[in-house]
Amino acid sequence: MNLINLSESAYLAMHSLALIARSQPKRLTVKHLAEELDASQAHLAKVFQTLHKAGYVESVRGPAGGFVLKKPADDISFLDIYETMEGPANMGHCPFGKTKCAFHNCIFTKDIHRISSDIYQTYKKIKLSDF
Amino acid sequence: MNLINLSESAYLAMHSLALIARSQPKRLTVKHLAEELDASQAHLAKVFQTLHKAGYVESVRGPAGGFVLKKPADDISFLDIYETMEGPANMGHCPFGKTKCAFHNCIFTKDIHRISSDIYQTYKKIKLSDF
DNA sequence: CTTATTTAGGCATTATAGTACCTAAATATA
DNA sequence: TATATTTAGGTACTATAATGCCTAAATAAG
Repeated sequence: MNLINLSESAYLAMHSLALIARSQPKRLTVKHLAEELDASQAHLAKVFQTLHKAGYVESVRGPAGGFVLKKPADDISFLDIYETMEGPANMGHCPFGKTKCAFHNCIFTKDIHRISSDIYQTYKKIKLSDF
Repeated sequence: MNLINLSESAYLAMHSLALIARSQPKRLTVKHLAEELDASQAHLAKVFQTLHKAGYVESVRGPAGGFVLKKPADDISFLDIYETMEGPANMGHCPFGKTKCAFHNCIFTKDIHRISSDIYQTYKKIKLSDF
């Protein structure tokens, strides 16, 4: 079991966009990306539907089509991609979503919050252009 | 979406054991714990089956029964409980379980590994007796 | 105009975690 | 001994995320 919460979708999204960013011209098809990342084409297609809706890529249909980056690579952080794929990052409060705790000063709170903040800042710092 | 991977089961396990540890005598029923933690009795019972198999508690059936801690509270870390409930913590390697990466020096590796180690050490440091 | 390529999107399937239920076994108490 | 309490463990149900499949729409190229 992973200590951190990271889905295949987030992995595919980040790596695909990085591959597009460093390609010339900056446009790649889902088929090509699926082969390069050794991933399911169907799943990757779904990921790109989400990325498209979120405005990170422009789509070009037909032969010689594919997906194009819509923003500069250093304007896109992994945090952006993560939240696009997995939903908003849940910081603060009880990591278990409890409103009331049987423990006055639940020992989890402080540590978990520190770790969450660390992850948040790290994801924010990682830019597409770093790849 | 939580940045960290933590299930309700791990929450219930850790908090229940802490409640038993600070009770006098050190024995509580599932029914009592479920009320105190405002949790599902059925779910908590399942959690205790796992804890029992793993050797953390002794069971006492019948009236005035319940579960008793089998080890000293400062010998039980949250890491122990976490791994009992969720399976072994997956450190090192690619956080996505990939064996080959399209990127020579995947930028994730270093950061993710640092964070995972941090979480691991933190869970290890948190003892039942700290509550 | 026809064909091949490629994205769009809905729907179906699968996997997994979480939750609930039911019966058996044990045991203290009356 | 009878009864109520409580754990044991199997099974089944539910929710959700992950994944896969199929058809439609768009478009470049011949």
